[in-house]
Amino acid sequence: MPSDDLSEERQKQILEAAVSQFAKHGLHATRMEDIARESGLSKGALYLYYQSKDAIISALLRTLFAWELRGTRAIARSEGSVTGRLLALTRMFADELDRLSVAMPIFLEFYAIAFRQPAVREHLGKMYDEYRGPLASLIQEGIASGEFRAVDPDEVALTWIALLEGLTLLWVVNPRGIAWRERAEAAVHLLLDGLRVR
Amino acid sequence: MPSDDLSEERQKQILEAAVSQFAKHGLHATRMEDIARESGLSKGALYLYYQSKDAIISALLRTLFAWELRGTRAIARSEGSVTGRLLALTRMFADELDRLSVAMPIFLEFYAIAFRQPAVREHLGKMYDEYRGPLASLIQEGIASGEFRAVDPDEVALTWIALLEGLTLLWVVNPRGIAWRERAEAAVHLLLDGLRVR
Amino acid sequence: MPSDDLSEERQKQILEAAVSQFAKHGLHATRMEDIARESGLSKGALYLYYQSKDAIISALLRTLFAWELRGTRAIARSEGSVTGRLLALTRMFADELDRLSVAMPIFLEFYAIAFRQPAVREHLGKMYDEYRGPLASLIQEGIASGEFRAVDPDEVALTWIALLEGLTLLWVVNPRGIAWRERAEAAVHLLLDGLRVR
Amino acid sequence: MPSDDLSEERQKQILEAAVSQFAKHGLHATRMEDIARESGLSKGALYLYYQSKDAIISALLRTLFAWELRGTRAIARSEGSVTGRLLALTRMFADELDRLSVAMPIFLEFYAIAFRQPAVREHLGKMYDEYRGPLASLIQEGIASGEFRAVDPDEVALTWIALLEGLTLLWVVNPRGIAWRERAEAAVHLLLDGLRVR
DNA sequence: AATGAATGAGTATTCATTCAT
DNA sequence: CATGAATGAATACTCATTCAT
Repeated sequence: MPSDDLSEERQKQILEAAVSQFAKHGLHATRMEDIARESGLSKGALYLYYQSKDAIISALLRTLFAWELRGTRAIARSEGSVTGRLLALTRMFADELDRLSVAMPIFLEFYAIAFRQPAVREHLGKMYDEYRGPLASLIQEGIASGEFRAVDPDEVALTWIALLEGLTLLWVVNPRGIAWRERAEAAVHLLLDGLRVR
Repeated sequence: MPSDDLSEERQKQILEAAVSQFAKHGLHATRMEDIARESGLSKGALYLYYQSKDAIISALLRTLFAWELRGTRAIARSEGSVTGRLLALTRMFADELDRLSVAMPIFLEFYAIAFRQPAVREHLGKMYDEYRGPLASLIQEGIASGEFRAVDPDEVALTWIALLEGLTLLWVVNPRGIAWRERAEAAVHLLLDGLRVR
Repeated sequence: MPSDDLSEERQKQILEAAVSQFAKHGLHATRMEDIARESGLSKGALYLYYQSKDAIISALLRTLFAWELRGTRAIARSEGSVTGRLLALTRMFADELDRLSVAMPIFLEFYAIAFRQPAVREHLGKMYDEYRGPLASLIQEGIASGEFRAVDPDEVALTWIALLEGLTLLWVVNPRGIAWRERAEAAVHLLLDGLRVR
Repeated sequence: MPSDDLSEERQKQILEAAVSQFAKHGLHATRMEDIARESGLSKGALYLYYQSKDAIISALLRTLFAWELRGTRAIARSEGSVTGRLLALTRMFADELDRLSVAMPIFLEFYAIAFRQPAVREHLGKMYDEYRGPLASLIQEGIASGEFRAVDPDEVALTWIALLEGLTLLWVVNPRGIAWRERAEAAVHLLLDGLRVR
């Protein structure tokens, strides 16, 4: 087994090639050969760093969802009005989408896998909980400060996440027709309007 | 070539078997053999009614989304307050989900395919438009009747759809943790609160 | 899975092709493709009748050793002097060798496998016991009739088997140098000389 | 190219590792990696001392059978009754077996190879001749001294070798069931009984 | 001399599709 | 119309061998 430094570099190299190829052809239709070519390595080298194609998919599953999480907490904990911070989160989500847009079909296949494999489902479930927790706290903060009316913070957090995820789903079907950034901001404004104290 | 009546029956028979198997094992992992066994037909018979596995998938794509659409217009056009009708729609959506829940991973795989295949994407895009149109009209009606404040009806329709689709996505990841029906109603109420005239 | 009649025929067809190829190239160097070509079937057909290459090897293991056993009991139970029957058995063994000579290297590989795999070892061990039992009875009969002196029948049976097996091993190394039939008969005579009452 | 002294040491080191691994996993299933690990060398180093895996197998073939031969002549030429010397040889054979028992499956694979490769067969054939020669002389001596009756010395030598080789084969299949040393001695006694003058 | 990362030819196995019956 | 035995293209994975360091 190769040294740690090289290993890490190669794994990253392979994962990047895998994202690109999986996104283009799908999890199944992508051949190890495709990943090898894209990564600039040989087919054999892939197996020096990952035990199997499934291992690559698993690693990708973890990496991809970890990427998405970055920043959520930072913004949730930052200064300013809760409304402002929710909008900042929305914009951050938009930035992530720009960066991960190519990987979107991979996410969808992962969700399909999650539905069938309890282990994967568990994993994704936890990721969402990690979103939802800080988000609910943020809403709670808004209620405490008098910015929002007395709602169930957890309920709202779920709604917020569902809204953005759903919008992303619609964007996948019609990327040109839906200007995600603007639509998301508008939708979140609509939601915030319902939260505001009258 | 089989007669039309029998043909139609057999095609339905095959499609139902396909849904069940695709849902359980995924589009790719499902073998023609599986569909044959489930449908009670022989492997060869499958090819009498569909040219290929892809043809079955295509037919399913059309059928599945057509199923989902039933009822949307009926409710949109019915009597009562717009708010009431939106809630009725939400409940109808919940009923659909109950019926189609097993097929959920298939939808996800279809979305992934849509991202890659313009023809499929087009098809799905149109389906959503058919939701969105009547929905936007409904919102418009609500504004006209003074029930809602002056918002962009199309924007709200999109938000509503995104909300429910997103919630469905979260449900896929955590079917037991998320009571779709209750959560959806709560989320829609939140949205309606933001629409109401103050 | 194909019907029983056809299945049996195909399995035999495959096994015969496998013997021929395994003998020629060895267990490992023989490719499924080789067996397919030799049997006149396609590569895929092989898998209709056997789960894997290993399954073919296992089936062969059982078949090959079963072939070798046929007749042993019949002769052991027949009429005549014990000495005569032991010589008849030796000749039968020689006939078997003629028939199975091509498969000899396969036997050797099987023995090597047996040494490492308890299950295979067990199987072969039982086969030998099935030889040894009737043989020991035969010797016992010879002692009872006064033909042989009082020896341990089981010991002698083992010696007899070892003698013929060992001769076969030497024949494998030098098939032209060793006229198995004559050598075996001479060797058995030597052994019988030691058993005779003085 | 390594210096001669080191080279010889390394080659021995590699060969010992190879015996151990080949015996455990078989000629084919043993990977160069296994031999490298077992020998404490690197995979690359193996190729400094042997051209290929086949070269290691060839070297082993020569070494292993050479080991087995040691002592045969010495005992054959020593003092004492011929019967006593034959029994001593049997015991020496037993000692060898103890030492080489782990390598037994390798021998079997070598025999299988011998059947297919004339060069290997030739080599093994000569080894056996080197046993058989001194052994036949020994028998001849016994006849001359009046210990044995007038038999074909060569025939008896072959029988003796076959007996011990055959017993070894049976031991491979059932190492615990067959106490080689005792069984061999008994079998040889049986044979000697047939040789003795009446 | 020695290393071990990299290579890529080689192979068992699967499964959509065909077609003789 | 229906069957299911047969086909063979396609692909993940292994491992002997090489070679830059």
